[in-house]
Amino acid sequence: MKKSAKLAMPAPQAFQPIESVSIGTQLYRHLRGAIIRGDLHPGQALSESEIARQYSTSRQPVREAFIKLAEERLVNIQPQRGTFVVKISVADVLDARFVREAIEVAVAQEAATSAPPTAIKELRNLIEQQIAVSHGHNAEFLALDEEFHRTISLSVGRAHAWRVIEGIKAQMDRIRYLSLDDATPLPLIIEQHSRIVDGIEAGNPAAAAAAMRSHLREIIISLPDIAARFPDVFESESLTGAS
Amino acid sequence: MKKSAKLAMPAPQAFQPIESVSIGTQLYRHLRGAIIRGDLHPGQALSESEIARQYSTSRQPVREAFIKLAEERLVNIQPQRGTFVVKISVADVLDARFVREAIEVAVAQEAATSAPPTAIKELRNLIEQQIAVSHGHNAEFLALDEEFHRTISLSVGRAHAWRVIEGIKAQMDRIRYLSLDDATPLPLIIEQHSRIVDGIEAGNPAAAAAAMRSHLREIIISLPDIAARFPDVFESESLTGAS
DNA sequence: ATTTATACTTTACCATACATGTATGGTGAT
DNA sequence: ATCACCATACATGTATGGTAAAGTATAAAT
Repeated sequence: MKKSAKLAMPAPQAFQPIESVSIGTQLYRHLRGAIIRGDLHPGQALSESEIARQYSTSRQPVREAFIKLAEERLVNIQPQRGTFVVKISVADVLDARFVREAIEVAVAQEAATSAPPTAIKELRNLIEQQIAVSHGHNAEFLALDEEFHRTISLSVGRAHAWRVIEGIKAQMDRIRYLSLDDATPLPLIIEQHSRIVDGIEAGNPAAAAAAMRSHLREIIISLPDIAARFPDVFESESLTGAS
Repeated sequence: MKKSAKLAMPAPQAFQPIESVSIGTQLYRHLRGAIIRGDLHPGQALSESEIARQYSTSRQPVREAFIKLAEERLVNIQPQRGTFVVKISVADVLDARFVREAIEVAVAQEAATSAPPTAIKELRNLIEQQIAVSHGHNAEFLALDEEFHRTISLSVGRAHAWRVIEGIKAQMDRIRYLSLDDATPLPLIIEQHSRIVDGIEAGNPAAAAAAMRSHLREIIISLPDIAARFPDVFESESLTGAS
């Protein structure tokens, strides 16, 4: 009886199993956001017991969250010593940016030849929303910015590409949160977004690629200033090499 | 005074803290290799308790290994159900290959302009070794192949790029282990490697990029055949879309 | 014969206890 | 004043018991 009723449901594959997220995963997401936003300062020590007390849980879920964060290079687990929020390394960020550029430029090229019209409409829509919040609401803008880039990747079915970018973006976003106000002016970023969509819509891979490339190189400009202004947030960068 | 005496010590920066690897990490590495080599079959269920018994340890380290494997998309943890070795998805592999091509082509371009001569010598050396084992020893060849690609990335300081590639390679290597014998002939691969180094050594970014690109597209050719020959190893690939 | 209901098994998840390595302040001998 | 030594506190790593949920098999009922 109930089964036959269920079979009448509209889109079975759209069903999400409610996904009762485990405590460890919830903690992971929460801490990840806190680190990216800078609520947890680079270099700060994170204690399993301490976090467990704060969230009224046991050490085990905290431990699992730490492991995931360590995989993402957001914390550094030192056995029998402690777990610390990793400081930002200028060299690392530039290296990550290089990878991101390689991937997203390739995606933009592909989008110019095979992105569906609905995706272009969605991208234009996102740009409109970005304009709407471009006066002051920088946090909201960052979310729309992320959705913009994600939409491009998913529009050509590059889910894996987006997954990689997402991890890289985390490191780069930490810097953007450091200088929310005096970074690259939002109207300029929005203009760059428009040029990217222009290239995609025109079916011009070279133009789309060039627009994406110059867009992603913005951060290189502001990075040295930021590193100089927040010295305690960055790695000493002299004798590290590997870590 | 005494400080000057301490300054006479041999090489303080060469000190490595011995890195006593935890059981969980050891298990992760072991299981990872087993999955890539195909010793653990796609779809197979992995039980925390079972693995713990096999390796004479407790369930906790096993659990941590599972979490790391899940981050790498090598196993799929289903809460309250079980953990399974993920089947290979043709679409996923093609998506991952796309990302790898984007990164490694960019790296090859960069290497053509700024790789040190020592790196080129090292690459030539690796090719010689590959020739030496190209008759039969396919497992050894795979190791040398990995070292070849890693050397290129690290020669231009792209450690982050290599880290991303390493994760992608895992998925692609699973396929190579499926058809160790009748895959692309090793001499052909070695020839492609040579062309890549030729481009780098000549300082010709376009040539290096083109050589790398065609090299990384080899797998597309053999993939359909392999997928047809090992149907139980691959995802059904019809209604998945996301997972 | 088909369906419903119930008991049972297995699983990942969480909490707790214990083991082991590390940092640190104090103490006494030199 | 300096050093070795030790006690203490705290960090992560490991072991183990308990729990809720999902799957399965058996039995009852229609």
